[in-house]
Amino acid sequence: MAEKIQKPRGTRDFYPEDMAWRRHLEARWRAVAVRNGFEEVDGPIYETLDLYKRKSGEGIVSELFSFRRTGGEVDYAVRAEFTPTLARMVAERANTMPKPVKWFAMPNLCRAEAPQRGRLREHWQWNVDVIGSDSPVADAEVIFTAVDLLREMGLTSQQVKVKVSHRDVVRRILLRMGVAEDKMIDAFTLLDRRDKITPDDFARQAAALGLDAATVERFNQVARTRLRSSDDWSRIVDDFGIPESDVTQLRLLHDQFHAFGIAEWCEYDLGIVRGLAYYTGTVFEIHETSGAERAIAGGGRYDNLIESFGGPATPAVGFGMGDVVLSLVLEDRGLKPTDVAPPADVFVLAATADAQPLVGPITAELRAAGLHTRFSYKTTTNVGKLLKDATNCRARFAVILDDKAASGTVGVKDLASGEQVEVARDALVEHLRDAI
RNA sequence: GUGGCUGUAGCUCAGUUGGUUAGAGCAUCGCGUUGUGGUCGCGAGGGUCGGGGGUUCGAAUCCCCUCAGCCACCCCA
Repeated sequence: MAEKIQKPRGTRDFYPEDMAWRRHLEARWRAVAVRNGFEEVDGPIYETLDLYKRKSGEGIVSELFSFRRTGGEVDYAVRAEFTPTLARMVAERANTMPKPVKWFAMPNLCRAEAPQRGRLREHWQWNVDVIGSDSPVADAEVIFTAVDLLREMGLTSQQVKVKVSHRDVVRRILLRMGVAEDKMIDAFTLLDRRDKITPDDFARQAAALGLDAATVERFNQVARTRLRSSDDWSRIVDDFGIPESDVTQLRLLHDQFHAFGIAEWCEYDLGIVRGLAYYTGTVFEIHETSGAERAIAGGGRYDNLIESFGGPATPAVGFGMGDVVLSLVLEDRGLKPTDVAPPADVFVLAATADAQPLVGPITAELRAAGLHTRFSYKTTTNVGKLLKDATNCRARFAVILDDKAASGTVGVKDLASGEQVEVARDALVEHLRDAI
């Protein structure tokens, strides 16, 4: 007997029920993106390794599945994120497209990290980007699109929150506290890790940024500043003693959230900075409020990235939402449907042995008419068992063939209501089309 | 990549201090009954006990290695 080979670590097989769910989710992603005015794009599942090095430096390489073709001289890597591909595509056509460009994609992405709950080595990610506008309207529109999807899936503003910050606003606050410009990246990293290290370590590392004891405490205050969107955002101005002009960008964002009607889904959290170095302005993460799962989505503004890929200076903002965490959250909340496979329209069955030869021809006729039609391979004429099979494939109607079929009529049973009528076989297709 | 926990049928789990041929419920499939989604009866398939090696007369059980999952770290697309 041949040795069994396991699937690669951290990957998934999609059996029919899993595949049905994936297709269902993808259909929702696509429908929401389209109604928000985005167009679908995709790129290759691998790129040259240089593309990823250019954006993230050598550090990213250890997380990539990279390879070289046998006998080849070029290093490639399976895509671990879509943004570099997007930037490359935009750079190539930047001058020929009306701005802003609004694109979405649903790529599968791979990364070579230790898998655990909510983090696998391959996942599908919904990417939504507005390219070519520096307006806060664009920031708000992509966040609106994310919220639109969450709402579509049945989640509420009580269950999930968009945590929003703005790197430039945080930078200004930290500058006034005395953090040197060349320590800003370190300061962001520390903000990002605020909840993962002890208060002592936090204070020690904050001090290492050149802050005195009193300022370290205020730095900590920044890290933990959270405002409900309904609160007065200008509290930040008072708390940190900074001029109102320093928070202008956050305030403009705040106005747009109200304009888009998503203010109740949003809250401000200055500790959110996102790990990626290329974010320049707005940054946000979407979390469920129970804290049980990882971030559902993350994104922000990356105004310098397109240019770094050889395109013209082009502002952009977008986010990625993975299928893994979203599915877990929906499951946690009892919002993940289990019956999303395509239901049958009709189930054809024979109640008598004499009628069995008619199952094939009638099935073929219905299928040719475009109806999703099923029948049983079982030889039984036990109507009860066959109706159970019909129910299992969620058929809307059962066509029941018995002795009357010889005289030209068949039974059509509505499986939801239980009502059954006799229909002339000649009129069967028309009858079912009208009913469905 | 590092450390900890876990691994028996598709699912949920039994399995005595190491002792015959590893069990149950549910699910699946088949047969029968009542002929319209139900009920009941009978039966079957399905496990090299995650994999490999070792100790032993004998291993699901003890030891080592390995793989996978989960948790934490790292990282966060």
